[in-house]
Amino acid sequence: MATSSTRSKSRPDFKTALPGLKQGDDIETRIYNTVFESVMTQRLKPGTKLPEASLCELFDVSRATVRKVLQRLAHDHIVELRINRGAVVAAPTPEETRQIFEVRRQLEACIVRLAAAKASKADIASLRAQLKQEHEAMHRFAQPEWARLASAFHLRLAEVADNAVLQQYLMELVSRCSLIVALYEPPGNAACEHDEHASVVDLIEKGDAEGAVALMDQHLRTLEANVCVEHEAPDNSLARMLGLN
Amino acid sequence: MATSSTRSKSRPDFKTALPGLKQGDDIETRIYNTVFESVMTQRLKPGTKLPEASLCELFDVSRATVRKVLQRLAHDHIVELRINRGAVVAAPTPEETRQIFEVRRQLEACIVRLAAAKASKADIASLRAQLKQEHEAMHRFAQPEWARLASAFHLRLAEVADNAVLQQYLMELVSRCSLIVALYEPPGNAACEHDEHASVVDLIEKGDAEGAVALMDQHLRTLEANVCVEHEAPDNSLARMLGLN
DNA sequence: CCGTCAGGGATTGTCGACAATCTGTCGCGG
DNA sequence: CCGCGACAGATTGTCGACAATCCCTGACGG
Repeated sequence: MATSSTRSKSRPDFKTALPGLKQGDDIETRIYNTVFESVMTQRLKPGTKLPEASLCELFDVSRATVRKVLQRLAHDHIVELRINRGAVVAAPTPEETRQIFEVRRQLEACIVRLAAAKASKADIASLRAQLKQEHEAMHRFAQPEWARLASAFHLRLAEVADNAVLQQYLMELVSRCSLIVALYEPPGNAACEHDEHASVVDLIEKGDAEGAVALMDQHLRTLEANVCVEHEAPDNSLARMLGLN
Repeated sequence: MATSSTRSKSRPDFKTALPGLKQGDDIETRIYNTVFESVMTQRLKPGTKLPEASLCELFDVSRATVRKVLQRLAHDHIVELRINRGAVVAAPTPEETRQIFEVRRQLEACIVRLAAAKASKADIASLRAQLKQEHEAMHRFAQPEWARLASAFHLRLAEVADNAVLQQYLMELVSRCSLIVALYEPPGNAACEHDEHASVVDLIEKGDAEGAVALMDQHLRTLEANVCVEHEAPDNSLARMLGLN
């Protein structure tokens, strides 16, 4: 039987979703980024299986390398890794979504307080530069491109807070939030309002830390509310709701 | 050639530090826990090299398995994994220590607030049970045993906060703090004052969330201060201070 | 005598192959 | 006609071996 033909017909689902294969970094990072961006841009939908063998021939590496990358992705909650059953693109449940956003709100509140306490003039200027870049990108690029830039502001703010551990945690949370937003937001809906970002910087500059905290909190609640309107939609989450993940 | 005899003579440094080899869980978890506990009980000192081959013959598994465990340990910042140079037990710098404790204070403050808001009578009772167990263990067991129980209270509190993501982050931070405490605390110094734990529960029960937050914050600052008094001590951190990790 | 550089040994990164497990299909019996 | 059990294909977990890299030692030249 011509298994290859049937395979290429029965599952073009994720192979066609992996683009570019940009080169420059080491192979591991390249695979990681490719899968990551494919998930973020919704080319890879939640629940999609990621067989090791296919990734091997796609990137021309051994399974050992692929497995290492899949472990990193699983660590960052981009994919789910079930023993003896392979890796699938993560599909956060509504409850997980709630928890992730809750933690992110709490953490960003801490970040804003620390940033407000430590921010120098150079930091403020750096944030403003980030805002400008973000503003320009909004008009120039498509959704995936400026979605990354919008979250870059949050990461930049964590950088100002001057705490690498906090920064890393926020990076993880931003990734998971972006994943959720990408999953539950079919059209090119607005991810982050740049106006609110600008206001946060203004408040930090004025020294109104708690005001900035409150605004950031509301900013994130708005983001969460936008993804909550459409939930329950994807068919494969049905099995999940039956309790047998 | 009798490589085993020469090897066991030239480096008893970390092999003799790995005890028990308790069985029951899968092999991966067993290796992870053994190394983890050995680090926590200071049998494995920071900077100690962990060659893959040695771990292989110790646990009678292939290098693939060992590598997977080492990656998990590196992910949790228990060991440091440098490319082409192997794994060594992590040795947090003073600056890292400061950042880790800072994040933990912030996160535990969030946890206390959430726990205070969500705590039911059953939760309070559960925390009290934890306290009692901790109190008993203090008189019965040695340092490593009740050090784990003391941190168990913090984890229990995170459980009450009812947020798995937050709980996981706290677990990581508690591990890293325990690592630091183990590294920079030669004698059996007090890790967690159980009285303060009890007071935190009391304040939560009374509904005084901010009071509990303040107490917890002070509790953690005390813990950090205890490890800060003796720093710079270990000889191998000298090489680190010269810039060539 | 000290700094530099080449060689040997050891350790890690990568790869291909085998064994174990799971998924989907087919046949049988009720 | 439907449910149950066995078989085949596919996929993952584990292992041993080879190649690449690094560290340490020792010799050479200044």
